Amino acid sequence: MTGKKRRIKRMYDLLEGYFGDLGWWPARTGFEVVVGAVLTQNTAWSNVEKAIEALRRGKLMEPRVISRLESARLAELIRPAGYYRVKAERLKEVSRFLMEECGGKLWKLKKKDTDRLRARLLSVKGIGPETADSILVYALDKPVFVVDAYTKRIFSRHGLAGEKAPYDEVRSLVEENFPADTRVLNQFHALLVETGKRFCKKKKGLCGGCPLGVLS
DNA sequence: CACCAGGCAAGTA
DNA sequence: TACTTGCATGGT
Repeated sequence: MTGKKRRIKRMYDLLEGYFGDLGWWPARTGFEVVVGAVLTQNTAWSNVEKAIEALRRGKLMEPRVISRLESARLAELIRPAGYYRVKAERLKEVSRFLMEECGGKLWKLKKKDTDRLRARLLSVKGIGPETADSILVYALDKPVFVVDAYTKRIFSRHGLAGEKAPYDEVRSLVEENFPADTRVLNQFHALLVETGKRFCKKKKGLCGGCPLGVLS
């Protein structure tokens, strides 16, 4: 069972050797991480960028502003990100949450307890486990591991988890077999997503050129 | 043309 | 608890 520990570390080392330090989550502020995390739900990042750019141009990238913005107007601005009516409400929900929780100052949340913060985030409509964990690690520097579709695909493909393993199972697998270090967990998720985008597009089997090759 | 993308909530059995 | 469906744009 602890063979997995070494295999996970080997996976990390191979990916880091290939990609180097990704210094991930392209965002200018903590709040932009939150917005991006919601907008990228089941959506290509290239589409999210257009929506984020529209909000920047309108000088709207602040919790207080978004929380009060008219839904129809917000929806039009984020249209390229898809599911735009649903996501407009989600952005308002999380912005209201942030105003209430810390007056819109995300840095104030950094010293709060991770597990309780996670539970509070999950109680916001539109914030599920992946979105919550993305916010925790990329906006608040918390040592959590983000599981996404690529992570599940790659882990399952390499026999580290079941094909339909639930979110929290994969999450604990890594968190219990990897250092609780924000920087490294941040990097690991980034590496897996970049690997997925580049080498794991196919529905089945291992993919040519992948730095992971066939892990033993 | 079909399929996919850095999910989530709500409904049903 | 474990499926199923709606949500929508833009790229390959």
